[in-house]
Formats: sequence, C-alpha cells, structure tokens
Amino acid sequence: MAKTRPTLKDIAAALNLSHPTVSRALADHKGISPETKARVRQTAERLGYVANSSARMLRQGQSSVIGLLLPDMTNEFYAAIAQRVADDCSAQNRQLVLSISAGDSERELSLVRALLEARPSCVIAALTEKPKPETIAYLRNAYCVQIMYPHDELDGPVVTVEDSSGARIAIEHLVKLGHERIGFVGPSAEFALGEARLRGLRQAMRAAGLSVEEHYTRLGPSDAAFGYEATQALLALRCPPTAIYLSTAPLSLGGAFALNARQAKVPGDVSVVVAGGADWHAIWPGGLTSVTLPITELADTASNLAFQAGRKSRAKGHRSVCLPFELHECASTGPPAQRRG
Amino acid sequence: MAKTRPTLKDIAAALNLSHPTVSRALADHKGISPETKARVRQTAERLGYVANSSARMLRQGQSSVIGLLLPDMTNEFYAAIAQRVADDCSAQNRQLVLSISAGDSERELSLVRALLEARPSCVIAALTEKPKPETIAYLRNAYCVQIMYPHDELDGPVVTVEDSSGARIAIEHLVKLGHERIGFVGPSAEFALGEARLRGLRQAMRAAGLSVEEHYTRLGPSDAAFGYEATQALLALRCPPTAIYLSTAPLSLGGAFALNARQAKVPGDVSVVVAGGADWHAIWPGGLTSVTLPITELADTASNLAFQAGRKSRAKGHRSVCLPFELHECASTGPPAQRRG
DNA sequence: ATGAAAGCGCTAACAA
DNA sequence: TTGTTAGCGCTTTCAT
Repeated sequence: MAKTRPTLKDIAAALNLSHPTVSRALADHKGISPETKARVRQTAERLGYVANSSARMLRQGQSSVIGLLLPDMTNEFYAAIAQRVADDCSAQNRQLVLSISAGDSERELSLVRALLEARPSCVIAALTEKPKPETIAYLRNAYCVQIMYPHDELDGPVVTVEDSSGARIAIEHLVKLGHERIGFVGPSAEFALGEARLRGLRQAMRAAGLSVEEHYTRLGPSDAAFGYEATQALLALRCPPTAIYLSTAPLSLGGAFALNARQAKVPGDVSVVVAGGADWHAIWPGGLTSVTLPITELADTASNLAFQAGRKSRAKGHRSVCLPFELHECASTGPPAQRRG
Repeated sequence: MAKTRPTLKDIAAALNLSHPTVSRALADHKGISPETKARVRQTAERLGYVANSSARMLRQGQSSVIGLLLPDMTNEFYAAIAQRVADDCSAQNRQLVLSISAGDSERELSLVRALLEARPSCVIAALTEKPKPETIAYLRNAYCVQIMYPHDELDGPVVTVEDSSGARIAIEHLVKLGHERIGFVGPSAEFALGEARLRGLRQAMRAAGLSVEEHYTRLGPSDAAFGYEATQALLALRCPPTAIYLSTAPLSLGGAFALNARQAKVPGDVSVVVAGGADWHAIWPGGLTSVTLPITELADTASNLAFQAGRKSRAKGHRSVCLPFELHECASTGPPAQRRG
C-alpha cells in the first residue's frame, strides 16, 4: 500500500516545532538557527520526507512543470529531442510532462487541456499541422515555446530548423569538391516536409549555377525501401551522378543498402551525403559525410526559453530562433572521378 | 504573460452560484439541475476554465500522475515503450511524468525523489543495474511497477521479458526448417544483456540436439559495425552456416549490410532471422523473419498494473509477468539448400 | 529565532 | 436542488 507520506507537521511534531519553522529550515532560510536546521534535516531524512509539489504549487501559484508535446516518439528525431529536454529539466529540477499527439489534432486538443491542468510554467510544443482553434486558444493563455513547424497565430518564442539549409549545405559541399552531376533523393511534396526540402535543393543548385535535372531527382515516400530503389535507379543510369544527396534518415539507410548492393566505391565511384547521424555509418571506414538536424541545440534553446517563463525578460518581444543544419565531413565525399576521354 | 486562469469561484460569481455547485455541475453529479449544468458548462467554456490538478490532488489525496523512469530515449526500444505508455495514459486521462536516468544511479536517485514530489499514483520504472539503496527506500513507500531488469529487493509487480526466449524461438524456427549449421551473432557477455542471450542460445541448441560451434558463434559489441564484420566472417567460412540469427537490432542492421554486400541469396544461400522490427526490412521482398520484443504488450501490461494503483486488487500478492519474444515469419527463412555430393 | 494565522483551488460532508 | 463549512500541505505575512 502506498502509505501516505510524512508531512511538515509530522516533522514538526517529532521535534516540538511549528511546521512553518520546519518549512523554513528545509528551505535554508536565514533566521533559523543552524542547529535547528540540522535537526530538521536529519529528521526529514529519517522519516523519508518528500515535499508535496501540489501543495507548494497551490500556495506559490506556479509549478515546476514543463509540458512537452510531440507528435511521435518512434521518430528518432523527436525521441532525441525528448531525451535532451528531459536532461535539461532534470538539471534544473523541473518536472517533464510528456504528451504524444500522434499527429492527431483532436487528440492534441485533449492533451493540451489535460496538460494545462498541471499549470505548467511552460509548454514546449511541436504542434500538428492544423491544430484546432481551441488548442490555440488554450495555449494563448499559457507560456508556450513552439518548435519545428510553428503555428503562426500563436505568438511567443519559436525555435525552428531552417528547412532548406540541409540541401544547401550538402550541395555546396559537393559543388566545392567539383561535382556537377548531383543526384537527389528526397520526400516528394505530397508528403510532409517534402516541399521545403525540394525548395532548398532548387535554391542550392541555382546558387551553384547548376540546373536540377529531372532524372537526377527522385522523389517519393521517406522510407528505406524508396531510398533503396531510387538510389539503385540513379546508379543504373547510363550517365550516373558523381554524387548523391540522400535527404532524410530513412532514405539514407535505403540508399546505403543500394550502394552496398552495387558494391559502389565511395567516394571513388560516387560521393554520398546522408541525412542524420546513426550507428551504422561506422560500417564505412571513415564514416559517411552527413547533414544533421541541430537536435541538441534545438532542444537546449527551447529548454532555456522554457526556463525563462515568469521572468520579465521575455516580455520584450518573443525571441525567435531558426537553426541551420550541420555538416559533418567524413570519408564518403571527395572529388569526382576523372571523366573518361 | 501567463495570466492566472479562472477558478471555480469565477464561474460561480458569473452565475450567482456557489463554487461547490459549480464543481458538482462540472463533475456531472446527480442532484444538480440539468439546466444549471448546462449554464455552468457553457460559462466554463466561455471563460476558458481548466481545472487545477494540484488543488484537486491536494484535496483528494491522490494524483493522476504516472511516473515513467527509463534509462535512455535514444534506444528505440525504450522510445517505443514511452510512446505506448503515453498512449495508454492519455486514454485514461493520466499525466505522464518522464524521467531519464541515463543509466546513472546517482541521477536516478534525484529523479525518483523529484518524481515522488508529484505523488504519482504509480511509478513505472526500468531501474539501473545497481540502484542506490536510498532509491529503493523511496520507491518502497510508493506503488512501483518494475519493467525489464527488476531489482529484487523491491517488491511489487514486475513485467519482464524472458530474455532467453528470443534465441529459443529463432533457433526452433530454423531447426524446424531443417537447419543444422546455425550461425549466431550476439552481444558478448561483457556487455549488458549478453549473458542471458547467450544462455538462451545454448539452451535452444541443446534442446535441438545441436552443439554450439565455436566458429559459428560471434560475440562482440551490439552495434552495426560488429554485426557487419561478424556476418561477413560467417559467410566467408569454408563451410558457412546455412542460417544466421542476428540477436539484437543494431547487429541485425549490420548483418543485413553484410548479406547485401556479398549479394547473398536469402534464403537461398542463407536463411536469416533478425531482431526487432524496422522500416528497412521492407527492402527485402517479402520482408525479414524477425524476433521482436513484445513492446506493446509489455507497455500495456505495465500501464494496466499502474492504473490499478489504489484498488484493493493489488493487495493480493504482486502479479509478475514474464513475456516471451515474438516470431514474425517472413521470406528470409526457408529450408537449407541441398548439400552437394 | 520561532509561532500563529491565513489562504492558494478544490471536493466532500453536512445543512437547508 | 443548492449553499455553508472545512481542510488537504504548503509558504508567507505578521506577531512575538
């Protein structure tokens, strides 16, 4: 049976003190004799006293809860965000309340409602694509840091990733190495994210003075099977690209299988830039050059904004941060092979 | 500014009612006129009323919080557990407070302490290998469901996975198909999990009347690089195994790369059983035969035990559940090729 | 240096 | 059907 835990009064009774004195002793207030503090702490320890955050919250009018609303934990990206935010919270003695919307705006509404019952000092939210108006209304009366794809009718701090920068960084890197025939495997515009990434590709290619060739650009669902198939197709072309950019993590894995199956020399036959950092990159000696989401920085930025809730500083215009992707140069990219003839 | 939200009194004042009446109306108690209920609900809606769970908890002496303590969210297995438990919680209108110990028992202690401040009705915990005695002491006075690798000094419900069953199921499946030369790639006993899985292999082989051949058994770190290397080595043997069991998810991925690189026909040249379910299995037409952790069942079992907290039913001896792995037959396993000569 | 009293928002017992 | 009262555990005045 989960026995009811001891309260301040229990400690007070054990020491013939009043419970406010015990409270002040534990909070290390000045004006309590060191000796009393020591006795109180000792007794608290002995009784297994743990403060009741509900009572504290009720009294103080503010809780130590940070709400985190994410669409999906099976996505390694969001899982990494959750991990980092959890780390940040524990470092600041904050409670993390986690809600998973599964991309369902109806569910998101009920989760937000439930979350607000805990009166979180801040909600860090990656909202669904089309949140219900009620959800926005609820969040408007709370302090909310939006991440990833912000809903613009909700003001407050926003931490996003500059979506087009992934392609730009990858392409710039390849162009600098001398590549001109660059293959691109990405999510098609019908799927989430597709459009922005494709736009990034076009911008980067234009900036490099290259044109986006139809047959070098393979768009489809962002899964390993398509990455495999599309990369196979690119490698099988009569005049294959000298470099390939695989623009999402699942596509990268599929693409890696394709390279492997063809026993393509990397970067001898073809240079490769993949998306995301993963364990299996180590299979290639020297690793794979990759473009990654700035997960740690994103999570830390959001956490810090969250922890500022309640301070005056945030009254001055909501800070918005837009982080670029990061390039990690490894052994899978190099100059293109000399053309024959 | 996160304005202070309206309270029951605000609603009561707006309608010339007493706040307990409003409370009962919102809780749909009988003995309140339907008309009043309607008016109250409407006004609550209009004012954006959201209950204060701290006040409710303080009054009722029990919260709707479920604590979830996990070692690592970047591990896809734990991420999937978190996802499912979060789903279960939202279905039951419970709050999920997440804590990540990172395998650090010191940190685990401070997280448990912080968690208990919220007076969770239950803590679902995958404890570190050697929890601090204080951690155990704290949890002893709470209702705690342990998952995965339980600490036996802490009583209460336990939900585990029958570690040796993965190998048993895989081997039995292969033996039934007629295989005798079976390769095994697994985590060595020095690494966590290693021992139990290896024991599972030995049991299964013995049960099948087969002996564990030294050169068919490759043990090392549970990562893709080792899986790749070990599988390559198995395939390169003069007399290679006719089937291979890759016993963890990262090893499976590495092994898949090796099969691919050698252009091994699966299951023609070699049958393969992998561990875990993943997107990339779809690259093989018909998929890969796999042995998976019963993630959903494990999470649901833990959640249900958690939701029972406070009921009398749990007084009767702590229910312990030990779930077996699951076999998913796909196209990567078949009878061994005919021996030559 | 310590105690007494009040009140945060809610619900449950009792009264009307 | 509704109102009154009390109290959960804590912190914060204010008094001693």
